[in-house]
Amino acid sequence: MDDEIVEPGTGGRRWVTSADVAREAGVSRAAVSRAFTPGASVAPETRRRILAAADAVGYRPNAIARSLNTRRSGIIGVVITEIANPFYARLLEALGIALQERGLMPLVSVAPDPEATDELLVRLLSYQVDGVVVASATLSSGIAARCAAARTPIVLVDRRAGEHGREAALVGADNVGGGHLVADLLAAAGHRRHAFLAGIEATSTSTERERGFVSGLAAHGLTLTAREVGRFSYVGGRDAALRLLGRADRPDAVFCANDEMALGLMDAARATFGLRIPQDLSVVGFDDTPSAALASYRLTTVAQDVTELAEAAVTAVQEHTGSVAASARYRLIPCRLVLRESARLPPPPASTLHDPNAMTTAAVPPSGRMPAAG
Amino acid sequence: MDDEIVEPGTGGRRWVTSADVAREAGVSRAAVSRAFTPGASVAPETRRRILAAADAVGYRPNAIARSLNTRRSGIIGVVITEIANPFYARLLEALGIALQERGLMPLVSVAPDPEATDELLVRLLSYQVDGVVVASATLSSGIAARCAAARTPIVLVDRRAGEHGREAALVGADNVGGGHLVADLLAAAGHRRHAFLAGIEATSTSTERERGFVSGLAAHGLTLTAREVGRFSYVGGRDAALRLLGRADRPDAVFCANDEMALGLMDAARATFGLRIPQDLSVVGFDDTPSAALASYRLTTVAQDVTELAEAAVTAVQEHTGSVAASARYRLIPCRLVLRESARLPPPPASTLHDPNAMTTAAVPPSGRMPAAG
DNA sequence: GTGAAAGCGCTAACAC
DNA sequence: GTGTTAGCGCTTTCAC
Repeated sequence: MDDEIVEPGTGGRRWVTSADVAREAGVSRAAVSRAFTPGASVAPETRRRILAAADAVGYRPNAIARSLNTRRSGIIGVVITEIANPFYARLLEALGIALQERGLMPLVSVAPDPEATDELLVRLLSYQVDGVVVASATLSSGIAARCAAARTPIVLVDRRAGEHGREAALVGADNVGGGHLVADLLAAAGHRRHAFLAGIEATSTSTERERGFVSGLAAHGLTLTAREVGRFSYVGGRDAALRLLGRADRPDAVFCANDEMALGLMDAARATFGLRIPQDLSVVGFDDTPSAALASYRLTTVAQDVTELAEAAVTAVQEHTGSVAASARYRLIPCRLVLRESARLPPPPASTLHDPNAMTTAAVPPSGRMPAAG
Repeated sequence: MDDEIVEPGTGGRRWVTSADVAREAGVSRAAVSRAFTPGASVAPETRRRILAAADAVGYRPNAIARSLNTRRSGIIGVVITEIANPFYARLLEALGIALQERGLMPLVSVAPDPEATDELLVRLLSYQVDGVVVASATLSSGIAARCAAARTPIVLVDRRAGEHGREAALVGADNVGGGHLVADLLAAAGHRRHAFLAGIEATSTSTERERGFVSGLAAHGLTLTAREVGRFSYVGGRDAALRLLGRADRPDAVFCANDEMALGLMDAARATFGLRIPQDLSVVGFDDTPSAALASYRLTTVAQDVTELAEAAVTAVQEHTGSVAASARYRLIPCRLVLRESARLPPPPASTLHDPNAMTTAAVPPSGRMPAAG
């Protein structure tokens, strides 16, 4: 095993190449290539010798060069906004892990604003990504067509495709089912005046959660007493609380389209209206953000299984690699209820539904519906 | 402008190549290349014609092929753990934006555990990344040497280099200075019995914050009354509170190495000991996590400027690209105090230091020290 | 300012 | 099984 092969003295950034290994092991460069290709036909002995030589000279195959002629880069583009939002942070982490398990790497694009998505997507495509996962942004027509032309599969997570984005696969949490769950819980607990706090009107997450909630209430012969918009933010929730809880027919239960608004609403309910939660008011959120578990809030909420969401997304990209994928395929991940103390519980008819220490969860089957276009 | 050039009918994933554009524009492939290279010499008129042709056939340069002979991929590897931790989430977001602004893309590696870093780094290197930013993991000797051999600059964010990692550049928040700030605040507020709640002992973040705090107290003639370890977690903080606040000489001020522990401690202080904050106990955290701002906590804390941290990291990678970078360089980003209501304020000698609505901040100059090795 | 030719490091046919 | 020969799509001397 020689040692001083790596650097030729001068500062020229010279890489150890397969030719070096070939020379060292006394084989051809093709043999070296095969030794590093899982399913290739090499004599076990040769392979061993090659790997040893590679190790000696410090060789690692150049993934860039490799992908130039395999036409598979092993890179998956990930477009994401607001990583600071805990939900997207967890999603990104799960995506990263799911990809790595499959030998892929995420090339991530942080979208400063939703409109920038197209531009970012184009840049990703120039890196010959094997597929793209888009979280938190809608897809324009042009880019979808472009991906289709490049035979690059694209998966939207927790979004509906835009008008023209029929080419994309869709993976999302069952927001409708989640809203339904909440309706069942609140109705069973005997609440009469239900309110919904929407996030941003245009988003599918907010509208779907509302749809599930309203239809769930209807199933119990109930309707919505009030409705406000909180733009998915803490302050939005706090402000909405002022309007919502100041009404003559004050709601006794509020379902918020996400946790952040729910926290704002809880704070305002206590500070401004002196309400006790859940005695005077039940509050339910969506997402199961870390803050929701804090002792001062103990927010009952709907959790999305981020890991499963990520797995499904990655599986979808892989499945569509190479295949035609003419029609939009979609996959719904069920949500589950996380029971804490911010919402009253139904009277226990049979047994104890409620574990005060950890959290009790109930699964919900996917509602099975998911429109392909908004 | 012809139209149907893109797909040759069969499903063969054929890319639009520079040759197509060359043909379309009646020039050579070299000319096309130059038209897409910022500083190249092309006649303005030719370039215009080429760009138009490219647009017509839907051409974008293949970044992979390009980097094969420029030896610059435009990709920066980012190794990061626990994205779910809000601090790292914000850091990653800031890094992504900073990189994009400079025309670079982050290839991210999510480290399941700190030990996995080396393996991930090797994979990143095989993608010919132009540099690596490592957040939240220590660096082994082997990999540092490998990076050095490959002339790949590596920057550690908020970490100290391991024993052998002298090749890495270091960028970090001024944890020592941050601890110092807290000591000044608490001392000025008249507290007498100070406690420190450490995170994980082995981490530089925890030890540096402690060091700054202790030396800051010393400057006021004070010493630490008590000290506990909370492993950076909410439960850890809660448990530590039981030990810390049950003492005969109960501390009247606690500085926690991060916010999460501070929240746990606050909850336990109120629920278990019936303490009022800040009347009976002042609590200060570190990080300025979103939860810290919630009405129930209003945690006074030390904020790191994540954006600046990211900018510095990216700048460092770029600077070291191609240069020798034999000695470890480091850069400290100052922290600032975010005053809320969880800690008593010093009696206002001159004017109002405290804005109850938003938050008042005070800058601190970097302490100027940062050991290269732990 | 532009084109021709020679690679970047690797893998994929095809012979042997 | 293994070596030889062509490229992948691009940039880059080097002539002109």
